[in-house]
Amino acid sequence: MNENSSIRAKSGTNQEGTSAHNRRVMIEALRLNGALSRADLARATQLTKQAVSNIIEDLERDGLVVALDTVRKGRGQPSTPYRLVPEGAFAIGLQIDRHLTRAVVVDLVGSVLSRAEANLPLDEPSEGVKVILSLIDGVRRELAGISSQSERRLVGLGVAMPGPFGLKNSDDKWMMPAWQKFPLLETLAAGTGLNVGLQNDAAACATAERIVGAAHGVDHAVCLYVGYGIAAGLILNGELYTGGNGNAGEIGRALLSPAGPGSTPLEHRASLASLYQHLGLDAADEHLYERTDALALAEDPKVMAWIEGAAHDLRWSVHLIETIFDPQTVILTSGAPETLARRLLEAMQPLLPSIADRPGRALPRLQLGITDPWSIALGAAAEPISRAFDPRFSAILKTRSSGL
Amino acid sequence: MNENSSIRAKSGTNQEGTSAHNRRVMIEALRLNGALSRADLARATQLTKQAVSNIIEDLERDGLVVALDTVRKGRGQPSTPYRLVPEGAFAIGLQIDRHLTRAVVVDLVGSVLSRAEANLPLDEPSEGVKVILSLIDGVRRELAGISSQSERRLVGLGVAMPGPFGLKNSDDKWMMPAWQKFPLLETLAAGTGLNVGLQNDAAACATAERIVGAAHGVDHAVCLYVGYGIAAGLILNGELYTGGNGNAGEIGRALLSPAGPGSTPLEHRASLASLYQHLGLDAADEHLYERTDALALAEDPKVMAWIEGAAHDLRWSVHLIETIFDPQTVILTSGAPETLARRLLEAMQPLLPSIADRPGRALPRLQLGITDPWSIALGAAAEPISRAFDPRFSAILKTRSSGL
DNA sequence: GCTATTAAGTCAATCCGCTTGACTTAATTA
DNA sequence: TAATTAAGTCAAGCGGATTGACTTAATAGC
Repeated sequence: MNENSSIRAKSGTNQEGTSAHNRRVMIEALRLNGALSRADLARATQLTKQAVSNIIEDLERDGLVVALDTVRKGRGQPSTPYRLVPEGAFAIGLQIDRHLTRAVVVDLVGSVLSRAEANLPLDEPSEGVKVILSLIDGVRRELAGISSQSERRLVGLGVAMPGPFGLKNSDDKWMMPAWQKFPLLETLAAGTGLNVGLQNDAAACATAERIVGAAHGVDHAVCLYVGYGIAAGLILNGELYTGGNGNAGEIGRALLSPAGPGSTPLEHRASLASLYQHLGLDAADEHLYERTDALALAEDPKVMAWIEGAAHDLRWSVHLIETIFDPQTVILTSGAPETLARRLLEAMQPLLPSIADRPGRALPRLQLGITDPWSIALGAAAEPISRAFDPRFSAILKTRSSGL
Repeated sequence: MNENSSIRAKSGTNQEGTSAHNRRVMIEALRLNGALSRADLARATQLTKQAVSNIIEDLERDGLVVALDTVRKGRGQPSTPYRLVPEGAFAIGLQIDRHLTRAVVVDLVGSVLSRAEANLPLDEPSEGVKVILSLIDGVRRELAGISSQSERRLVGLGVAMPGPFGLKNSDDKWMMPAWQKFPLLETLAAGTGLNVGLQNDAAACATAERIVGAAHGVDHAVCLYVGYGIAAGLILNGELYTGGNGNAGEIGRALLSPAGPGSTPLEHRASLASLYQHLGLDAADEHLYERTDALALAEDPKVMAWIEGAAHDLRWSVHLIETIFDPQTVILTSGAPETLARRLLEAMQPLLPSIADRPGRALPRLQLGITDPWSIALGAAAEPISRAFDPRFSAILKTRSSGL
């Protein structure tokens, strides 16, 4: 810990890194293509048949892939396709959102195996953590009933919370200031014995879209999440981008005009918080979701007016996102009922002209993502799975052993 | 080329990939830290002393690094620091900008060894290419006079042009429609025998800042380039981000209000084109740079008025960039004279509040970058160097041999 | 001034994981 | 039935990082 620690350099790699990468590449290929033979994998990954055979053998022994029936397709020896074994790995996802917390267990392919939710005290994290830990304990026990190897195959705990993180103290109680200060990750790591990772809720949404939704296999996508606040989850070069301090995509506080500090932030116009305020609903109301759904279904004039206003600004947000990121698609997701989200999407049409408005697009400029309110918990759970099994630069590097 | 070609998968890797990565890591470490001993490198890269020794020996034999005098620092055997050899590699950079083209030669550490410029016919690429090829030939011959091994050590040709690329046909002759259609890269590759890469001018600016400027060693930076148009070069996770279609950061056409198609794009207010129009100057004027410089120095009221307006919108652009990317710093660069750029930077203060406005920042929120008009050509030249020597995910993967 | 200690760097053997090329197996085509 | 084609295995080889003992050369402490 002397002057040497100031040397800045990337980590090197070795055969272990090579092997780890190749295993991940196999898993991703199977995830994206369903089932592939060893020969298919060899062609797709540029590796030799023999290398693939060895790796597949390993993965099969580890219970991550399994052979299907051989298939004959023309001349030559029939091939043996392999597919992922869903119960090869599990992860727990936790959504913490003001008055509410949800926990889910997902498997290697992103199926939800167990779910639970509970109320949360907004201002008392030390109490809340007890609720959370018992929630996690519940789904974990349920998982143990499903798979005898569940504990060994549990790769981690992913947490999703509203961002942005690390701001100067906010006086807005809906920003969960008490939770921002609480050493949540450490407490959960100690309480569960699992690796714990944190994302903001838009990032979790994007992760969910990537594993089972519209961003599956898409390398450049932006996921616009209209929840209590509003934020964007960024998938760039096939990986989640979180910025220099983990707050990339937190566009809720983006000002809507150059006029300066006095002008309106996006979240005052296009967020469920703004909708609730517009409707005079209490954000702590237990039946908020149902009430909103009913109003949207009934085409309540106040709701329709809010949709018009929000769509006006969101249309422009999509324009800016397209202009800045040049993504293959933008995905609109929401914690709101599907009716409302769909109306919002429709009200955003026609989109503003932008560089994305080109002929021969493979994907729509804007599409509706998962509207299931559990999708954030799902995305939270998908993060440890992705961290453990998706090919990524950092997975190749040698790990820094001791404490930084 | 049957159904197999539709399998989507990342490429695997092998020992060659490992070795290539480790070499690049060494080079980057030396670039960022100046001079390091083998033991330093071993600690910094997590590799063993022996592995580092072998790699350094290789690099020394290849003429990329050289040993310095041993230094004694406390107990133990004195260490032998190594540094990069500037003349270990060269690259040519080419800037194509409407009436003008510039070529430079840079070495491994980003020093400019040779430069040349020429006028270009705006609408006749087939004529223009002749000018460009002779320009390249000139600097290349000059380089041959500097280094006897120049040809062997020439890693590529980087081209920078105003973007965005691949738009529907534009009728604006300043968008260089004839050049957009011309098969420039193929022609240059054939005419020079070099590997050719293309960036837009803002990306080139960012690349220049990364190799010798304010973004040196910074992993998350956005480079705002005010040239004839305006665009942003994005450095995310230590690499240039170009988006799904290579047009990320092309914010010139971003609309400044949600009002829709009728509203003003950013480049109509904050670009040198808008300045020239405001001043009634002809963009084709040969002495544009000097005239602008003189007006800025004299604090010409029209220039000051433009600065006020542009700064008003740029201040907001920085706010949006910070909100969306959460970068460590934003760098303002410009093709304009330094006086003007500096005035613009000053007029942008105070910056709008944003998530970047936090205590304990290591870097300023906004800083002035290189204002040398040659910086784009420099960035263009730095790209092949970076591609050849910087650690990156793609450098580890096995290369797809045959033509996709 | 001698010795112990510390750190840089080398040597030689080993290990790990991909590659190579020949071979086996099992299907279709002619 | 023979030729062809493709999947997959076998066994040796190879490249590059690792390991642990060793050498070298300095300082610190007695």
